Amino acid sequence: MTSATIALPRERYKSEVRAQILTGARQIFVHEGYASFSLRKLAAQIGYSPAAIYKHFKSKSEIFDTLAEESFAALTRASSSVKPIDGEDPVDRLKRGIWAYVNFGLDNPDDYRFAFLLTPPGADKPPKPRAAYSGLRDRVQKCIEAGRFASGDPELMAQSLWAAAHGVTSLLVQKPAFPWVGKRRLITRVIDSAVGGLLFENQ
Amino acid sequence: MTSATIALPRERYKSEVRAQILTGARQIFVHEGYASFSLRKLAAQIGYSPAAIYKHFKSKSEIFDTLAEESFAALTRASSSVKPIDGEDPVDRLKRGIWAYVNFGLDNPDDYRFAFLLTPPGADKPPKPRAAYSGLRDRVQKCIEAGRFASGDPELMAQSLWAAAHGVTSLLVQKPAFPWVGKRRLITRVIDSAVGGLLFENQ
DNA sequence: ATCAATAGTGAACGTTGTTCACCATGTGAA
DNA sequence: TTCACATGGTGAACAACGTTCACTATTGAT
Repeated sequence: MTSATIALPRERYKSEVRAQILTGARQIFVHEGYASFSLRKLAAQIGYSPAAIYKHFKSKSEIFDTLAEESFAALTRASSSVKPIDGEDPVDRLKRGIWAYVNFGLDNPDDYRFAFLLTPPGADKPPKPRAAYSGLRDRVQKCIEAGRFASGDPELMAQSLWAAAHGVTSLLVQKPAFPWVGKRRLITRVIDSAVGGLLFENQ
Repeated sequence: MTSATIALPRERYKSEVRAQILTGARQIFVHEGYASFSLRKLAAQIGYSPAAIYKHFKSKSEIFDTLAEESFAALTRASSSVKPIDGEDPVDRLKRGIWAYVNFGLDNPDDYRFAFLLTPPGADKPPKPRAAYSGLRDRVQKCIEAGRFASGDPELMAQSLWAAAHGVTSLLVQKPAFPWVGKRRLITRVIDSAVGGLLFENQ
């Protein structure tokens, strides 16, 4: 143990190194890109030998999966943390949540890629339960209760909204060079359609 | 040249080896997964030395990009090749095209991943011009002309439809283990909303 | 018959993820 | 205090990777 810090309880020390590894990894991903990430670079950056990392993670892809989970969590947090305005139309509130989701993706493309676009082995990752987008479903429920949405399966509605939001976001993140018609216009159009299709008036 | 074939014109021979490489690569990707693909495995499979491949492609990622383009082309072909039924409502025709797109993605998940989900370096790939989804835009145009869609920018409409279609498809392809509410129902919901939002009646 | 082009080769390079035997320290029991 | 143990650290090694190199052998035009 080469650490100069004194008397740091073992357990706490370990979790700090773990955190170092994760933040170091994220840094490399962000400014060097996914392709040029390597365990050895990571080890160098945080000042340990490559082998040391294996005392904290059992493989490169475990680091990777951890980052993906964190990113996924950050994403859903971003969208579910939009504060309700008093007396706000539940549909508007729902839309603002979706906007927050999309904006988070555009502002943090690396996180978005982590969360969705990179599933290194063909493995079916543990399907994070519906808790993942429970906020979305709750807000959909509110719209139904307020009579703004036609009655029906809120689960289905929430998933369809998620699909639409994910669609724009991932296209914009993944193909930034494409001649998009204008980000804001496009996002607005997609969200309006996806939400509009659930409105009571449109049966 | 170890080939036993006789008198195959040079040029033609070369393009055949090139094809061998590509189909070999696809095979490995499909039944061994992206992660475990390697040039050496590919070389072994097609019976050449690893170095030989470099006479046909200048790098691994060039092979990769070629496959991605092929997949992208196959995808757009699948969606634009739905035959029009005589006297069919242009909106129905549009929907069938989108369905074909989504179905192609679900039936050929590897192609879909190639086309969208894997951009190995951070490079902005050459943005295939709007020709990519020109079929989609044309059909949108038809809906406008028929007075079924509100007048507006067909480019915007086409892109919003693409975003929605891509959203469902990529989620279903990428997270098959997630407790989806039912593929057909979900796809129907997404397409109906995305198209419905463009209808004249819904302004 | 000759000769330039070029599809093929094997060997080597540097780098990767991962494992191994080993070392050094902090912790808990004696 | 002493001792054993668990454990976070190390460097060296492994096999496999993408890529390059000097080279060979065949093709096809002159």
